[in-house]
Amino acid sequence: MAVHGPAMTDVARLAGVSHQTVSRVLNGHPNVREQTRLRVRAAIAELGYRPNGAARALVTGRSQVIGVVAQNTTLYGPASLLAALEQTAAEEGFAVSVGSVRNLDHRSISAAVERHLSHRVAGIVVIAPVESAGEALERLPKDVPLVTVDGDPSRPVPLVTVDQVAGARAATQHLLDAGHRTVWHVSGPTDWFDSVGRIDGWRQALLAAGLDPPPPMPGDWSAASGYRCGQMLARMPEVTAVFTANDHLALGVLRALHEFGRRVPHEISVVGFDDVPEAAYFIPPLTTVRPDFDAVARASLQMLLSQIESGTGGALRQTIAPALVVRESVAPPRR
Amino acid sequence: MAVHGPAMTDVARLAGVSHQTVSRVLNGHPNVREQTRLRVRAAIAELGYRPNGAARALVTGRSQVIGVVAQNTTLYGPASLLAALEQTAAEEGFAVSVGSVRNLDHRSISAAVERHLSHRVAGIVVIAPVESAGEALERLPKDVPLVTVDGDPSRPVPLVTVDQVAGARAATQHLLDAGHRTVWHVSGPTDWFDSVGRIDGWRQALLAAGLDPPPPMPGDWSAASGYRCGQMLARMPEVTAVFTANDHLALGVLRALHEFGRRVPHEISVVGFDDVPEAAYFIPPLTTVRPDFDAVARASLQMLLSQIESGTGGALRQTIAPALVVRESVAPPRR
DNA sequence: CCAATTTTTGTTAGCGTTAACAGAGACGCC
DNA sequence: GGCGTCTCTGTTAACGCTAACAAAAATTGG
Repeated sequence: MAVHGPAMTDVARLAGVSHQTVSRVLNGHPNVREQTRLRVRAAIAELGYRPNGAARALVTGRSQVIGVVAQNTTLYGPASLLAALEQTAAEEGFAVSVGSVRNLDHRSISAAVERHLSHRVAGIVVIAPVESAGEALERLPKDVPLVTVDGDPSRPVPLVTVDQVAGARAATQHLLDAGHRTVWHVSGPTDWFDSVGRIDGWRQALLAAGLDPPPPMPGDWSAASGYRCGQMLARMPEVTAVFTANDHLALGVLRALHEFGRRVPHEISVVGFDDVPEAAYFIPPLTTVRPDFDAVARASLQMLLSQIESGTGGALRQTIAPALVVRESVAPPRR
Repeated sequence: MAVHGPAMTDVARLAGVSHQTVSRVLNGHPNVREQTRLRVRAAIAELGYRPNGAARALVTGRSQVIGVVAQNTTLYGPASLLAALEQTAAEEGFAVSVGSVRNLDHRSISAAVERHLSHRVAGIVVIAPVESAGEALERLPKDVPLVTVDGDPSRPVPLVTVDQVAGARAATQHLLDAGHRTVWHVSGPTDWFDSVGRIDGWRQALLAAGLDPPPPMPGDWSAASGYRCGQMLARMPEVTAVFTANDHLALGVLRALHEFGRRVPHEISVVGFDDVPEAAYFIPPLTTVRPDFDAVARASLQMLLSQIESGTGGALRQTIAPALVVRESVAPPRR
């Protein structure tokens, strides 16, 4: 096996030029006669020649590959982000290499980054939603283009984030506007920046309305933990409105409320976050907040590409505003 | 920027050996004196040396990268598979490069494969659940290790599949065992092998029980299409049991039945397929079929690796049996 | 203890590409 | 018409690694 395909010299011989001219044609160098260019193109097509990325990477020092480090690509958010990233990268002629990681601790992150580095990726996107990830990033070689997504806002690293605070504020305000006296919150794990931001936004909206935020109930993004929180919420007669940190938590809450015979939205209103494709088919259809993953992917890739091209490692940051999606899980409180 | 890291010769100089000895240590060659090995290791550590994958790929003709071609990595199945694949590959020292594809037609698939090929990946895993993908695969260079997942069983290509037929049969039989006189089916898109297999299994179970299968209702995997089918089902008084081709379809059906006031499982029983993490928190908790994505990933990677190592392109195939997960969405029919 | 082996190390030559420079025509200008 | 200036093309030398061979050192057997 391994009948290696034709190389540049083979194309050159067939076209009657030097391999360097072939290289020029391939890289769109301006100073090539039109006629020559066509001959070379024809030879490339005839031989089915495909440039060798490894050789190119060796000589230029970087490949056309972007490394992505993410924790759990099964979760809806990361999966969507990854898909969008891949799509965008493909359009720019880049491949995406995933390095998923079980835990977001120093060691795991560093290992994943190392793996990417040894393949000489052109740049790295780290989906780093927790504290410990930021620390691992600080020790990274400074000369590799890097963008973090949903990372630590307080670190001087190029960063793209969904505006969690604004999203949570909108969700909470929506419940307040419906007439609720206060809003309870089922949060994500508190070491995630996403969670912190969403808690913040929720609290801000409450405070702005002159309300005293009740204690947030911590979940772990899963429907299971949402269910547990929902069981508690269902037993508290004063609860009329709940904002959950994501849609899966909301699903669990919905199910618990249903079991306790508390009707949504008539007795209790619920708002989620993420707008998973199924949210419109929950019982009842879930009002939620939709982050624009495509926009996040586009922004981060653009940021990365500009670093790769310019060579400068700017510490830009960009925030993507999410949108409230109103469905049927919110109603005015009964009086 | 681009302060290139140390190369093998730098390590060699520091350790007082030739670069080739460093190479031997790195590749675990047996004939190196223990003392030398340690000196080299120390030098590697001191310099923070990292081997250059591109150079290695250039000289050996293949990289430590596996290319994965998949359609929609946002769907639960493909996403889980991809994550599992990545995990397994990492354990074997391979990176995974994703090439997702909007449509599974010849052109898109070929383009994705081409991209992988030009990066000289060591092998390719194609998650090819539809007909047209199989055709694109036939024209591939024969010398590149290849494994298809959930692809066309009738093609002579190494293949790993979930046993869709057995899973669907188990689901249908479970409903029959509960006492239902027949079972309706909301299917996936009929150009997916997964769908075909699940339809087959459902039909087999019915036929084996001496029953005449009603016409399957075609969906597209989404909750939205499940909802539409559910609306029809809800209007048909004779329907007491439904098997849906995946859990999201089931969610849509559940919601439609709920809207029409038809209670699950008291009036109608529902079984899904996939066991998404949320299925246990549907209303009611969904009985479903769980494919073992980890096992699929492990099997396909192992198959690929053995091709890479041996150089022979065997046309093996392996089938992973799924498991029925019983929850609360099934009950005997009312009489 | 010397020749024959085996183990360990070094030397050289690519892999396929791009970068840097050099050469060959074509063209315009004084 | 000669000379500088373009435009186009070719030559050579890396990039960092492994494979193949060659040499040196250590080990064995009689």
